[in-house]
Amino acid sequence: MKIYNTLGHQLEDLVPLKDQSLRIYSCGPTVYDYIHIGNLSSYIMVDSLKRVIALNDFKLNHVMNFTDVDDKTIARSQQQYPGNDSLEALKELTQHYRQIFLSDMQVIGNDASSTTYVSAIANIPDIQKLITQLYHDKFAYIADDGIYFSISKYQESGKKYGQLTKIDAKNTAQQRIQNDEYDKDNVHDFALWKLQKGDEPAWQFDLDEHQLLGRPGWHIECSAMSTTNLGLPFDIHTGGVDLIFPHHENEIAQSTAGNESSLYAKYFMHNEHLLVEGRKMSKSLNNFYTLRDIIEKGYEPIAFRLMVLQTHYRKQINFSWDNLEAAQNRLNDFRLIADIKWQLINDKAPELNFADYKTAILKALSDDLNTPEALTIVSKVSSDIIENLVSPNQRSEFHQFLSFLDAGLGLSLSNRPDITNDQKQLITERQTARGLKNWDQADQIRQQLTDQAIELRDTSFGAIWSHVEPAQG
RNA sequence: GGCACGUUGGCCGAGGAGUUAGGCAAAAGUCUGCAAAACUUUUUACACGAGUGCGAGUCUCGUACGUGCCUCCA
Repeated sequence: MKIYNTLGHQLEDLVPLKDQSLRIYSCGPTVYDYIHIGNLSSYIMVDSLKRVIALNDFKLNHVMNFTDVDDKTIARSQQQYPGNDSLEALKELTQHYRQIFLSDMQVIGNDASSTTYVSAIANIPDIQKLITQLYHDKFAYIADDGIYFSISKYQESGKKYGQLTKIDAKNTAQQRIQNDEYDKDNVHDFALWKLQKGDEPAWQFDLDEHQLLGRPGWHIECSAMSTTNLGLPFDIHTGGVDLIFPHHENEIAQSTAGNESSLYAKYFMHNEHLLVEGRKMSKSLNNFYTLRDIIEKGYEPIAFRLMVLQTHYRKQINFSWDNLEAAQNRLNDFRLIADIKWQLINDKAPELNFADYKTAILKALSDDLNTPEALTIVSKVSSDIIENLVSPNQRSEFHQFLSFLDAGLGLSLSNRPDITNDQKQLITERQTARGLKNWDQADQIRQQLTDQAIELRDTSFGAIWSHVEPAQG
């Protein structure tokens, strides 16, 4: 299995650091609002990664964090719960959006159950421990408004700041230097701990003789939670491309300062952003969507998943309603095929080589998650099946194939139910009516089934049914 | 200004030197009790300019454009 490693900017074989087990850390959502479809695409990538890893017989341990202590969650919690204790308000707000996030994961087809979720609020002692260590090792210093990480000290220790990107003072935006009013040694130095301002939620932090009531910075949260849960170094770190700098760069620095090795995570995987009609999603452009908008327009979350999988994760996806419509249609076609597993009525159907298809799909997925290629193969199989159905001899192979597709792509094709005996009876009655050329009765029965969300099409092998999805808006 | 990734037919998108995916949409036709499906057709597209090659969407260089990052962001 190969993946593209941002560390080194090349495709690499995926080889676990130890045993056959992969430890993965994903930067999760900031839980202050509904997540948007761009966030979702990012988590679909992580989910695909986990699926492919499992299909390649690796074990895995996946940790994802909720960013629950940051400017946005604090601001929103105070706005939403004015007058409450600020920490209670923060917990209330973030808990609320955590639940919504988990439910979004589920409807989008992401397997959230195999993930360990962590959050800053619950891990303040670990975060403080790491800061204390950095401070004692002289990689951190106390300034007017908090504790900062010293990049120059890190560099003096012989380590490179900028393992993922080329960083130097020249490529710092002019604006940043002008706006930099903080008491920092170096413009790139970043906060590990921020002293309390106003009535922000704050935690007591006794660092040697200093009493530093405050809260952690964003970067240190991830550094502390990843390594306490997965150890150091761990295997794979994931996130959107926007996190490469400074977030992941800073995590590397914090986690490796003072260590012999500068290895934090062996592989970094970053997904490209989702664009809307070719432009960045933003509230001011009025092109900012959440899963709720998709559902309201009558599309299924799983169709959005298919749309995301149709594009390679390292390419920008262009979201548009037309594309989503196309994906929804393609999904409906796949489902048509899936429903055929209950009606293998053509015993002359040519043998399909499911083993070869599986091999080809797994190969595509194992090549840096080439989901578009895998879907192409699925479409090929579909067109074979639509033509001649599947021979009853291949019943179990076909069922296994559908399960395999679900394991790899998560499109829920294998768990579609059979129709009821009454419905089967109706189909038989209709066939009898058709035999007698009693078209009125035949059409009436078809209408009856249509009302029960079952669609019929007459083929040379007989009537084939399929479950119809909810009407589109 | 620095760094990075892109630019493929009506739309979306793989492919990464020779054979030329796939999906979606539209139109016409074949088939059909109706409906649907399927099939056929709608003259093979790769930003532009150079270069290397017997041969270039595919490699090199340049140009243009797009998108992102450069203190928050998936």
